[in-house]
Amino acid sequence: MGVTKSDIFTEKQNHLADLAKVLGHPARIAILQHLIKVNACIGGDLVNEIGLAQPTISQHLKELKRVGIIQGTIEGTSVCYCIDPKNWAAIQTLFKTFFDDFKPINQTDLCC
Amino acid sequence: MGVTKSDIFTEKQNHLADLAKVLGHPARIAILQHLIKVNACIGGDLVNEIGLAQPTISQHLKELKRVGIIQGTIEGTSVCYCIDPKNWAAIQTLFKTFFDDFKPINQTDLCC
DNA sequence: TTTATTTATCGTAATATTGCGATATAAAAA
DNA sequence: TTTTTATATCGCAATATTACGATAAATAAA
Repeated sequence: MGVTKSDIFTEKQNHLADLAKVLGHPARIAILQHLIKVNACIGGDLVNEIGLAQPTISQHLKELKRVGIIQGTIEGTSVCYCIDPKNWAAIQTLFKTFFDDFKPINQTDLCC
Repeated sequence: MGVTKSDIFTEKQNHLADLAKVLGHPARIAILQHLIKVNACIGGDLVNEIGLAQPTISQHLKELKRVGIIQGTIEGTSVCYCIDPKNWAAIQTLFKTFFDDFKPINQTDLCC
């Protein structure tokens, strides 16, 4: 059906999956990495940097804003985008906690 | 078009996005968390645990195996699944490196 | 006021994902 | 050998995602 059965999972599972899904596109990774590199820039700079059409970049920026990993402030006719430091740290912690949960045991083969 | 233009991004960007995309579904998060909890189990256990049909779970397991985050070993008529410790650590490092790349500067508002 | 600049939204086409019933496959058990 | 058990694959329907041209909206510049 193409529709995820989110009701059978916990809030935390759905949230982490949602965040991962937003990171699951190279254009959005590239946008975040460029924002990290230059601290902040306007949307048009990202269009030039990434090499996708303006509506496409706008759509990706919307997704990144939706989960709060970036913020945009209106500067006259353009919008200045940057990482949201607080939310970045929170998301980083969520992923860290997820990965740290696995502690490999001293065994050649875990599987059965 | 629904087709990602992966040729305009770097190998690393595509790889990280691919990994994030695989983590971007709550069923796959739930599968990984259950494997962490019980160390190893057969596919049927995951079908009972997660609450999706067997073919659906099989498909999710295939994706997780594709990126190497889990491994499956045949045990008679069933397959025993577990986290792949080495690849888990490698993927964990990739995400850590990505998140650590952002160092917030001492400023109330980063944006322009 | 008119024009340029910048971003967001709409509409649409192409492709991908999700989920599952039916069925194939393969090994164990009877 | 037949049956049972467990998993994978096929095929399909429903929905989601990606990309972009056209256009709207809103402010700045001329």
